[in-house]
Amino acid sequence: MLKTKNQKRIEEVENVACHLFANNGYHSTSMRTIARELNMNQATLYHYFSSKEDLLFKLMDDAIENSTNTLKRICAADILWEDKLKAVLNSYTRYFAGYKEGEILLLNEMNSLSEPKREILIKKQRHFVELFKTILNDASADHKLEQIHTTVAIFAFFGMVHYTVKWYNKDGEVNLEELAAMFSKNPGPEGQALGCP
Amino acid sequence: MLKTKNQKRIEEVENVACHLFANNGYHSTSMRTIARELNMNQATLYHYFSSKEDLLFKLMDDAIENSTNTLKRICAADILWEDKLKAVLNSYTRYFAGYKEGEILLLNEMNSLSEPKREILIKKQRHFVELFKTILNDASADHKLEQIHTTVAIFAFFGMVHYTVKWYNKDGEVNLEELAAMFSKNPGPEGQALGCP
DNA sequence: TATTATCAAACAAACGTTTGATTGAATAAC
DNA sequence: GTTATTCAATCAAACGTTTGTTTGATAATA
Repeated sequence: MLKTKNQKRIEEVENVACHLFANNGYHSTSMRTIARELNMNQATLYHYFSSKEDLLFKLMDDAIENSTNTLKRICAADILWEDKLKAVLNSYTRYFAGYKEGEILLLNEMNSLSEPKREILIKKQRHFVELFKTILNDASADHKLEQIHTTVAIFAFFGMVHYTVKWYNKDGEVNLEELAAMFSKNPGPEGQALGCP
Repeated sequence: MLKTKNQKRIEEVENVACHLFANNGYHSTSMRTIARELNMNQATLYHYFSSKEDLLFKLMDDAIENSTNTLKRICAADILWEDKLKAVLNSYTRYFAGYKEGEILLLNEMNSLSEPKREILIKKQRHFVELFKTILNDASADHKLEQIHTTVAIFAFFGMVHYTVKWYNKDGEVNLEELAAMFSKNPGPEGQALGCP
């Protein structure tokens, strides 16, 4: 699969734009800034992307497609739901805390998109959540998770994981494996109340 | 404590600006939009706030001061750490999920501030986290929480709570009391693995 | 009268985007 | 093998808007 020069250039633009959008925000990042970072004229950007919003959309769409495919693969695997749960919590935590900037865009910039595009991504996100729920439903059918509100459970998990981008440093004292374990491990004896990490 | 007409007007501006900033984003909300919403000329806004950024800063600063004061009161109370923990988790969850738009700004718009101001708020947020940690330290001294990484625990909780603004509907099937209970209750028997809600 | 509150109008700067021209490297014609 | 054609890639310059902000004047209030 050899990349054309065109595709390479597109990816260069995407990488730089994704980095800037994720770290400085979409509205605070101008096309001039992106072009300057690439040593390229701003007009040239419009040879590859028809608008700034199109560029953002492509980045966000790639990110959600990527996450969804990973989740699909786990759901389709022929393993126990316990292992599916463990796999998805683990992979998602690692994926996210490991700094996928596209996911940061999905988290921060949904409101920066105008209407036809935003609705498309929201639908894809809802689909992602539904996939996630199928695992918990398997668990429920196993009569082991009845007393838990699955919607709250899912979003509590997403919240914990998404927030890592605001504080977690993968080179700090807790590595990615440990973090994923903390987010997904079974709670122990009483007294470990707090946010259930 | 009678409010001058001046103070009243300032609060009107703050309420409208906070609502617009929180829901549409700081950069996407122009001074013209704020003025129009108030049936007021845009220039008049500068009679009350010296700049748009000053307006944002005041909103965010009020929010963090407010949260910190609540937390201080709980920390200073003469009760067991278990009850402190329960109180703070409960109040914070209720506070946040109940739609405090200033907190949304603290979550979303920190990068919209330029340097002297941002550092001030970041320091205050760090102070807030330190206060939170004192409770967990009391718990640790009680030899009941040793095996938990307190930093991870705190941010896991913040993550769960902050994320509620993206999905939680207080008029839905889970009310605020229940949600706060779910976020702060002791985990039960094995099998309730998942994100520990 | 002095101070506060409001306004219409304009300002310079920054924005996303378009235009029109110029290059480079292929492909086709001779 | 040279020349002509084509098309993708790039650029400087400018476009029309929108932005945050200022000015200078007017109305209201005290």
